[in-house]
Amino acid sequence: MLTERQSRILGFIIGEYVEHATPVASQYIEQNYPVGASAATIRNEMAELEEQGYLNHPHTSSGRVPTGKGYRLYVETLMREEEVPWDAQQTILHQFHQIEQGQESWAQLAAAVLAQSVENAAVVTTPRMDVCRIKHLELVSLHDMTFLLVLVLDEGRLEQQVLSSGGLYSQEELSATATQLNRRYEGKTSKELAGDETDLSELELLVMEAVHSVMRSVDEGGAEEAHLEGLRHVLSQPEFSNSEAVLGLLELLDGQNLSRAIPLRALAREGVTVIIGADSPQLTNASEAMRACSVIVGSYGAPGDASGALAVVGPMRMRYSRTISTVRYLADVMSELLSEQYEGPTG
Amino acid sequence: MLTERQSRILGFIIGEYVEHATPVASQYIEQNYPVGASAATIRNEMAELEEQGYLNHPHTSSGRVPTGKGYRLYVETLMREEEVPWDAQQTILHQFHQIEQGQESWAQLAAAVLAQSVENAAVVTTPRMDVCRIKHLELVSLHDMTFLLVLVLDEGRLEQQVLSSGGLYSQEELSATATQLNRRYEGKTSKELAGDETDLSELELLVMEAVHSVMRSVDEGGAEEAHLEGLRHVLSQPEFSNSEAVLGLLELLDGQNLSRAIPLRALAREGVTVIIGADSPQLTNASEAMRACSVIVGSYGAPGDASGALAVVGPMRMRYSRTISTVRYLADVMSELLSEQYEGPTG
DNA sequence: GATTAGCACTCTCGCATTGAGAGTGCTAAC
DNA sequence: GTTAGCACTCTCAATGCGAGAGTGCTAATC
Repeated sequence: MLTERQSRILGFIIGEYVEHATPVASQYIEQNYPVGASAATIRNEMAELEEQGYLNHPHTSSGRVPTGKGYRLYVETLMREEEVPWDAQQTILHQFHQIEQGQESWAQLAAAVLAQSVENAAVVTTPRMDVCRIKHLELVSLHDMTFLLVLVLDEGRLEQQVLSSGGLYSQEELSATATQLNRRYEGKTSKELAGDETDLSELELLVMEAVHSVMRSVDEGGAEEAHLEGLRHVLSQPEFSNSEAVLGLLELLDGQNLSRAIPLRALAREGVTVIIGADSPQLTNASEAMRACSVIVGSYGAPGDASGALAVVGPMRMRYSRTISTVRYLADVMSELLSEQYEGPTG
Repeated sequence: MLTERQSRILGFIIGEYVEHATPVASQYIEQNYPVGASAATIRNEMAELEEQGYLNHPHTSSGRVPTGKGYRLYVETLMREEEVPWDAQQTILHQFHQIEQGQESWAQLAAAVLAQSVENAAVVTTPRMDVCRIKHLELVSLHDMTFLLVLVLDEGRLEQQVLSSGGLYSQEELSATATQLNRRYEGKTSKELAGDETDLSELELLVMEAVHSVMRSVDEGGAEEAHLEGLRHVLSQPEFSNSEAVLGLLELLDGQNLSRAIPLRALAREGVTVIIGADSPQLTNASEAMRACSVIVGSYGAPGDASGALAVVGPMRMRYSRTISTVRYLADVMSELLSEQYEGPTG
């Protein structure tokens, strides 16, 4: 257990280290923080904190650096969560209301806003239902024997697929078919579809097979898109000053690997979760490159209803207070926007 | 002007340097390439090549390194374009036919394939008409006073926008409205729309205003999406071994800046264009970080019809022959796929 | 006159050394 | 329990050195 003074010193050291990224010396603390004790005493306390695993020594004669355990204690008990400053709130709201068309770029935008706001990398997934339902489908003739299937799912998500038919159909025929299928299948889930595909024309069968396969892949999360922004913030931190580390992280987060490296959906739960270092069992495959990083995960939307996840990825040495509150704030903003859009402004 | 032997030596040096990224010595050339002259003679020729600006000296006593001018000569006259190896072709085709649904992820996939194939970064833009036309529109009720406008444009591109209406409309009313609007506006361009918006109901007006604004922004290229993949290949090259260079390039290409840094549409023309170093006037704003890079730009689709651009970004020290032929090959594959999908398999 | 062998010269790179500075750990006094 | 004082450790930057690589030049050769 830590004494009051030890806790305060740990807090000071973390604050100092987060800001300057350089090991913190006893003398420096004495001169810049109101500890009420001499450097020697602070040194003793530091030794004790190190004994208990909250601090570390790069080498014999250098200042102290917080460990993962140190950060965790800080986040869980020492830190007090600060409000998101009013002007930061305004900036976020402003940027958000710039674009409010469909969610094509919504998640992307959210990621960019978040990244800029906390000056770290941010990931935002598109909102998704646990099990999606057909809201509407439409068939649009493209040319000769090909046409486009447009599928609107219940959270307003769009899916499309180009189909080649065996025969030639006019737009009128396609529209009529679409109307019929809509009447029959609206509101159905992928599972409910499975048992209800008798008595269909050749065209209808072709369409419904495609619908089925699209919905399955959406259900499986294959269609979940995670947008990453602001990697540069993380990579310009001093912990990535050697380019090996840069490549490690880049390899991990760039491109397709993202969702494998950070299983956002699995991590997102009510409230905000903080993962410090690669300590969490969920991040085992992340390993190496993530060892010096922390992830702050939040979720938006309503559970059961459409929901998505948002996260900040940054070095372990991170302004947790600010970051956590920003994630929480943004999650609220996004939840609200989502419910406004899809449940009516009055709802 | 260069003699035959000088040209060959330049070619050897470039080949060597491209592969090993280390300055090339006269003795090495003598022992590994059929020049038919001694190291001393090769040294003399190298001095001459340097005089003329094709080679460079990192310092007095080190081998030679090609300059931008050297690479340009190589690409324009010395190099012979190699065929894309059969198995590489197969790999590309295979990967491409894995997914062939709409182009949501198409450009992304193409970028990934290209990046992997040439082991460099790749950018692919979504196909786009010079001036887009309405193919079809659809209205889907979401909740109470909001509904979704789904707009299918002529190259099969989908756009969506959430609208809030003044009043309450049923799905039937919305569908009827959509049918009417389709009849009236199908095939129209943004401009043609402008003069033809009289005599509309409140709902219709709301919809057509949204349609108009979406189409304008698509026309302006604001909606053009450029997908970047494989940055890691470039960044792991030795020219980016110091992390400053990494950050420079990352800042430039990551996120929103991409299309500003490389104005793909402006660069793409018939055939394949090679930009070596930041020598091209079009890349002036790219500057610094791109100075050590080359860009190979191609275009796919048909001019006048839907078309897009694809590009490879890599260090100046690049396997030009292979890269150029791969870009050309992929452009052909994509053009074909595009025409198959949207002009009918028989066309 | 072009080519080549030979050699001095230059510059890099890796390695060990050195000295200053920072910060701790320990001991003894308060 | 706290603190002053001091020796000790380790880093970091600068310096010097030797080996090695590769050139540039000169003089001999074909």
